[in-house]
Amino acid sequence: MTDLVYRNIIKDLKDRIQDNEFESKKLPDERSLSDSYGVSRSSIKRALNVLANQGIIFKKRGSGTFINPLYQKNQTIFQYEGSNLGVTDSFKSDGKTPQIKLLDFDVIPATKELQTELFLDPGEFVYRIKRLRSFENKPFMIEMGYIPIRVAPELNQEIVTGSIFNYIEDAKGKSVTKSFMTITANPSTNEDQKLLGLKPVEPVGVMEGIFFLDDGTPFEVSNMRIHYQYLNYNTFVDLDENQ
Amino acid sequence: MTDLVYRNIIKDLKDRIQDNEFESKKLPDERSLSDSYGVSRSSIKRALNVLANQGIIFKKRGSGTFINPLYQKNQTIFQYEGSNLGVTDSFKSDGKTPQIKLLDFDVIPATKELQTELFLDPGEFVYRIKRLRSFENKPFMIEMGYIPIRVAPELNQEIVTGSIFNYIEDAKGKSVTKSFMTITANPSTNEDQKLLGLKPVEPVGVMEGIFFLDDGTPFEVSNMRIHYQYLNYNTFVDLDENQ
DNA sequence: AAGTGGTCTAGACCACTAC
DNA sequence: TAGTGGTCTAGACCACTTA
Repeated sequence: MTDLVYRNIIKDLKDRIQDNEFESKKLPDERSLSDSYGVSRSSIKRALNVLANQGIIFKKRGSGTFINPLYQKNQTIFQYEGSNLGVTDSFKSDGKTPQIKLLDFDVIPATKELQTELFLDPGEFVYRIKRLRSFENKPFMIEMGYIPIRVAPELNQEIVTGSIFNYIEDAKGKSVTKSFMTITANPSTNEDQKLLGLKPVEPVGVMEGIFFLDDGTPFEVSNMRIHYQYLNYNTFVDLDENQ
Repeated sequence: MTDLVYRNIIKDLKDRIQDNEFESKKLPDERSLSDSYGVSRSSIKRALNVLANQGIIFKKRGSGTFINPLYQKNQTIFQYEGSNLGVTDSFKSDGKTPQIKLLDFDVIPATKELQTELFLDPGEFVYRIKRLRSFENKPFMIEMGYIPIRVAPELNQEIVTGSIFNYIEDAKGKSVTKSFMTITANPSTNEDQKLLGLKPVEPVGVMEGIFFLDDGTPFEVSNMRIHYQYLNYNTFVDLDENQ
């Protein structure tokens, strides 16, 4: 349990919403919450903003703060999978961990494009890691990752056969919390068809992403070719940049 | 120009970053910015948080605030198209507006699924709007939209042949600012191939979304089948819910 | 007019980084 | 030790909604 005020309030309010404590679908007003939790109104606002950004509540000036009816009614709609960065973690929530088969592992000079994306100097080297991910023995993703040797010189075959993100968190105390991703669809190549068990007419989804450490260092560029039946990217967009 | 302090600071800092004013890639510290703008440190923090959420800067406690090198180096990487909700607006930024061909327009009883997604009572009706979107005379998207007659009873053929989102904004003063979207890839159907000019082996990207008005009312459920060469969904994910 | 969320201030104290 | 961002408070005033 963290000792941050606003995080505790987020957690508590989520629980109370789950438990259907607010039958009217309306939360107490901010000043009341401030009193009952014994914290400032600013801290309440901060917690409510996080919940609003997650699509759990919405606020209406002059009226109050309301629970998004869809959040309780159809929880599956709000799984918010866009908030899972790593592949391993996205699936582990089902209780099972995906398998990894290492197809290729070597070191190459960074291309111009990689230099730009990973903020490298000319002449720097990167690990090139090609992996096949399976889930319950069904291959679903071919993943080509590029990691600068500078940010993780100690990588070896054993490490890259597991979750690299988890290794970084455990071994170096840094975590991967940000990513920039592009999603497209493409006809499958011969290799896709062979490795993922696709028919020629069946496509792949392609996700390309740059992953950042929490200190902003670009950590990995990844190209993922995904069996079309397994690509399901969910995302919640809120244009209000008001926080 | 808005008169909100933090929005003006966001805008100004963005301009200054664009103009390469901070050559060191480091912004002044928050207390200095507070002095030079003549506003409180809280307002500075708020502005910086928005910029950080957009991936433009990153903050490092104890060290300072830095410009994300990728933001200046490769602007195209940061187009952040995930922040454009409507199809019309996503393309209008190129100076041209996409064309719309109305394929179908009628009223049907809401299915069970639509009842759930649009928070409707049994027996309610929805508009069913099927449209083909083109850009520079090339069709790129088949769009099937469902809008409850309750939230926009006055829709007619003329309105739905244009941008529905823009109509809602202009006519009703409400805006569509939130959406929940799912992205998948699929083999193309015969109809896809015919309408979008695809070969049988070429796929479509499928985006399904629920769009909300700013007051939280679910406004539209939309199913978009997109020519694979035109689907390019960019998104920035930040797991820190700290704002 | 009363209630509610939004914006903004001034300042205290903490946690981490760099020297 | 000095500097920097993070958290939190108490309170003022504004804007919108509802009655």
